[in-house]
Amino acid sequence: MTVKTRFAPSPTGYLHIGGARTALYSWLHARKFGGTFLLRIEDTDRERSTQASVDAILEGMNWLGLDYDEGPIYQTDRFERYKEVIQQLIDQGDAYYCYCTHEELDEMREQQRANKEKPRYDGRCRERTEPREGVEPVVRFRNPTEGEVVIDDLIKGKIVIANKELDDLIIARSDGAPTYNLTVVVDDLDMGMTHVVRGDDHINNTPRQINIMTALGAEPPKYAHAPMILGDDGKRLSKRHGAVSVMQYRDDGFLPQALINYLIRLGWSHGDQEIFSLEEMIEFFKVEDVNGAASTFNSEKLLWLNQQYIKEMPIEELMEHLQWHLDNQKLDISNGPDFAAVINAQRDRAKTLVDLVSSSRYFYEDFEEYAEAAAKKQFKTATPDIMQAVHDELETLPDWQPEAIDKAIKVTCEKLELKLNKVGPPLRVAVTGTAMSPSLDITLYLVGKERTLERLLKAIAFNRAKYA
RNA sequence: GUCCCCAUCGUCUAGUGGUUAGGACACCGCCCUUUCACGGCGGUAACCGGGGUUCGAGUCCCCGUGGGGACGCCA
Repeated sequence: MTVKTRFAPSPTGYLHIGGARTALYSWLHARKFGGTFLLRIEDTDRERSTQASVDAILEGMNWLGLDYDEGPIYQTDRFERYKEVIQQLIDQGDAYYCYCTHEELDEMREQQRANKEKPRYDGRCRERTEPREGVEPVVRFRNPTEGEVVIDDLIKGKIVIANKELDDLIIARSDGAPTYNLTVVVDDLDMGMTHVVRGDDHINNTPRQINIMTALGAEPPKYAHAPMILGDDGKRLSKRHGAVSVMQYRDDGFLPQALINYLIRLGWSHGDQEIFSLEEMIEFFKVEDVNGAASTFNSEKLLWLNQQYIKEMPIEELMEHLQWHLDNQKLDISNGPDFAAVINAQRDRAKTLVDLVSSSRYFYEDFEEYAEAAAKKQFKTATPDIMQAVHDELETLPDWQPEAIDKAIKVTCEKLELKLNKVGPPLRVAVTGTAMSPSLDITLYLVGKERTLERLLKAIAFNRAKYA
């Protein structure tokens, strides 16, 4: 049987890190076996579902490169089918109308809590034959009261839940709209899912869903419940922990490959390997190897991975990702050195794409001020004379090439009888405005002769004024 | 509260009865170095507790403890 998996988010927000990871696992499982990956939008809660959320989720999937073969399928387009199944369950006696009011249910739960019991529907409408006037009924599934449900979870192993722990869940609201546990069952069956990979917050729903499938005479798919991702306070990852939207990571300068790589290694491993190409992920990933324990999100490691990818990625590909940040930071690279050359010089020292762009600004634009700490540390009384000497030496260069620039700087040092560390650092601040840059010869070469000389004169004037 | 899941360095993990308990991030040294990085070398650091089973337990079982999840006319 061909493998078929799905990702089934409810469009009530953006695609978050946890969802992205289960989507990745599900996608990987399908890709590994040459199967089908389907995207289903679980929008039966019309109150909370929005088109904006659907768009955000699609954007996130697209950015991560998680492509789907079928869908997006919207559950709201399938209400007729759900109604058919609900009717079938009623007809065969596996579901019934319940006329309990919210007040009655609240009271019942309160009572149960007071008795230190698990709040659950007590089945009081199970044998009711007459409607209750003025109450639009819901439909409940008649869950078995005895026996147990066994899940052979691919990640968690064998899970056994007694039917007496379960109650008769609502499968249709009083307005006739189907609920989650019914729609999931119908869709997973109709769409031929072979494997359901989802968050382990759904473990408790699984026995209910299996019971409905059994009532429908169907064979349940295989389940793989992936653990949650926790924030650094040990609590489930949420907005409190900073960036949780996948797109926020794009905005913050992360490469999708780095995020994917981080996500796959969070809760899964292949020996000591840390960095995986997509091909390797598909080859090595086994859903059975996913760790059953929840793991804590660690942004330091993500940053490290991002740096590795920035460093190693083919330059053309890196440039494509950089374009968005160029636009976002409004850096115009038309008036200056070849951007690829700048990036090649800079990429070893950047942890994010945002850094990479912002730290490359001085190659294209003149700066108004020197970085305060750098100027304070490097600009001394002798600076104007030193800068003047460097300027004069550089000015004579017929050939503005790194080797020649390097030589000119060293010649200046000899003339002034100064060590390189007395000349280099202030020179860097004068030309870049900051204390960090690639090596000076490359930096000056890329900044260009005209700009370099101008900036040196500017630094001389600045320091003369300062020490006058 | 009830049910379910989980438990190796601070974090992500390797480990499938016999290991000096390995790797990665972070951290700390040293080296490289005109800056910041990259890189290289080295270091600190872990089997939640208690009972079993066994010649032998991080590994198997039980009980605690701790953490997470679920308990909706949400998904």
